[in-house]
Amino acid sequence: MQFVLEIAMGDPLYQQIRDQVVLALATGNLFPGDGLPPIRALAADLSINLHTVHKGYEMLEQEGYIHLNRRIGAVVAQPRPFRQDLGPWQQKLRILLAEAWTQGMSGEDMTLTVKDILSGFVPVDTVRPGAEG
Amino acid sequence: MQFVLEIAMGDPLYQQIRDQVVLALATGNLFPGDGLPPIRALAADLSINLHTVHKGYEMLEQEGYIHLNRRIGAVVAQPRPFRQDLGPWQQKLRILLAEAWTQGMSGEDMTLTVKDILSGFVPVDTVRPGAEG
DNA sequence: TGTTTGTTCTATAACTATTATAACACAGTA
DNA sequence: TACTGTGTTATAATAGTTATAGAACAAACA
Repeated sequence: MQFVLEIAMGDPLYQQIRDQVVLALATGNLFPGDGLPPIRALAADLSINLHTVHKGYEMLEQEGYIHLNRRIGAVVAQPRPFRQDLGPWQQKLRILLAEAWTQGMSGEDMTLTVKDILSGFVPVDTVRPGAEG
Repeated sequence: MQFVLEIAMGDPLYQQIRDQVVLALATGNLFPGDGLPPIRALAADLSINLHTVHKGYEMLEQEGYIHLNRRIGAVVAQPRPFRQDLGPWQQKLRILLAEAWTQGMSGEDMTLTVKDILSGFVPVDTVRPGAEG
C-alpha cells in the first residue's frame, strides 16, 4: 500500500501512519493477511526514523489492527468482534460536527458528506479479491 | 455555562475548554453576546492554571468564536459567514468514520448517530431566547 | 554464515503542556 | 486618588511528547 504523509499538518507522524492504515482498511486498499512494508523500508521511503514507524505499527497492534512478527513483519489482522468504548468516539464525533455546525454548515450537508464517505468503504471481514480460499 | 473537563482523557486542557465552548454553541447552551467566565475564575473553578484557560480562550478568539476584551472579558462573537478549509475537517471525519467502520459499526448506525447528534444542535445565528430585541 | 525482520536500549534535541509568580494596561467605581 | 476586575505579557521551571540517531539483540530462514 501507499503511504502519503502530510508533514505540514499538526498530527504526529506515527499517528498519520496509523490513520493511513485504518483508512486503507476501510476503503479496501488493505485486507486481512496483507503485509505492511518493513519498518526500515517504510522509514527510508518516507525519509523518517525507524522508531517513528515502529511507534505507528505498535499503535496499530495495540488496537488489534495488525500483528507484528519478528520474522514475517507486519501483517493485517483478521477483524475481531471486539469493539472498544463507543463513548470517546461519539464525543469526538460530536465535537467535529459541532465545529462544522458553528461554521455554518447545514446538517443536510453533513449527512451527505458522511454518506459520501461511507460509500467509499467496503466490508472488512473479507479477504483480498482474487485471493484463493 | 458549565465546564466539565475530563482530565483522564488525553486531550490538552486548553483544547478541552475550547471544545466545550464550541459544543455549547452548537447545542444552544451559549449564545452570541454571552460572557464566558473570567480567566482567573474559571482557572480557580477547574483547579488549573490561569494560562491554560487563557490559551483556550486565545484559541477560541483565533477561530473567531469569541472576542476578548481587557475590560469586559470574553464574549461570544456573532457568527460570521467565514468558513475555513473544509479539507482538514473532511479528512478528520473520514478517519473517525473509518475507525468505527473497522470496528464493525454499520454505516446505518453511523448515520443514525450523526442524526442523533445533529438533533441536539440549534441554529447559531440567533440570540439568547428571552433576550430583548 | 549472512540476511531480514521486529525489539530493546540509551541518548539527545526540540517542542508542548502545565504550573508558578509577577507585573503591566485599561477602564470603571468608590 | 485608590481600588478592583478584566485581559496581557514576561520569565522561569518541570514534565512529558515527538522525532532523531546509533547500536545491539533475537528469531527464522537461505
